[in-house]
Amino acid sequence: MTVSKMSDIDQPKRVPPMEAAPEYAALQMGELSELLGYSLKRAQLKVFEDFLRCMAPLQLTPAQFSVLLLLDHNPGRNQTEIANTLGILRPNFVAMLDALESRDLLTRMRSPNDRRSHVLTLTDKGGATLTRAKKLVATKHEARLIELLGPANHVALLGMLAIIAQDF
Amino acid sequence: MTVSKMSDIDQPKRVPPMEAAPEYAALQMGELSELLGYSLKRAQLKVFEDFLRCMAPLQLTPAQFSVLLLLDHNPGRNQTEIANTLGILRPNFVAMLDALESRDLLTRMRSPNDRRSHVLTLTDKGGATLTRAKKLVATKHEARLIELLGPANHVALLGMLAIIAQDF
DNA sequence: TATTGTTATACTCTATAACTATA
DNA sequence: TATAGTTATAGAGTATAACAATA
Repeated sequence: MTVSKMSDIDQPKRVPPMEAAPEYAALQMGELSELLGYSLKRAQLKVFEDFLRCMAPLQLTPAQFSVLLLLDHNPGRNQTEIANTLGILRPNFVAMLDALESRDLLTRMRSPNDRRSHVLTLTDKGGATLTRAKKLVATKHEARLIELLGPANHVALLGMLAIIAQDF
Repeated sequence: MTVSKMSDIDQPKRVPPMEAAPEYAALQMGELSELLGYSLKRAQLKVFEDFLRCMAPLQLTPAQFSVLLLLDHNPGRNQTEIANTLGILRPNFVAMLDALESRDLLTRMRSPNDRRSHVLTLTDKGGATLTRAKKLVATKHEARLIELLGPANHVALLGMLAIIAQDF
């Protein structure tokens, strides 16, 4: 960031490129603008990007956050149940839990009822981290989204996305 | 699919699990239902899945379709311009173009003006494929989405996603 | 025999550095 | 020197098969 004193003479400043201006004319998007999948993908990338920025102090990805949240609301569940609910395949869930467990955010315990399965539980640190994470998401991340769209549109958007996710 | 004759006696049929029913009670989603990024991701996966199904006869992915569409609307552009517009990194664009070119859907030609750059052009086969693809998308894919949401909601959804993709 | 967690593996996407040929 | 296309490579994310322990 360049800082200049108020007394400096005016610079012959050209139009400042706001965000990495290309040297060529913008392309025609054609039917792409009306293609829901395209906008959906682009919007999702932006939202995840912002989520990661807001969550940087806690170093949690969207997927990791969703696991902690689900554990908090569903104590006593095993790996298969949590993974299935989040659309994560069991083999891929193993390394993810290894990472969270090594950070002391959750524990795996053999179930006394069925010694094949692991009961997943948030640790105290995991609970505290989740609390801080939810606060960051609400105040930094979602607040900005609601401001951008307006509260009514935000709710409508959530509703439509839920319909697509469930019924399409 | 099991076929039984009309004259067969009634089977003691249990409740048929509609879509891969889990053996355990559904989990509490907690704040996840209100998290835009989560619904966005889930909806995007569903929409891409359906896109691939509808496009199966033409064997085009969403990304490949977007390239063909952009070439059709922006003749004479080079790889960097197309890739940048679609958010594809130039190194990753190479293999993608190799695949489309080997299927004779587009051509790379050295530009006479600047012999470093390749002008990308749809072949006749590429144009015909794009036409068929657009028809499939409109009649099979988007038609179902519009039916699910209603035309007004569909337009509103597109608008909100565009706002997020651009301004968030 | 079936299921839970796990390992191994592979394939796609994405991201960065560096080369070449041109400018 | 800078840019366009390319190569090589590494890291996520995602997918399937198969094994050990347990039911």
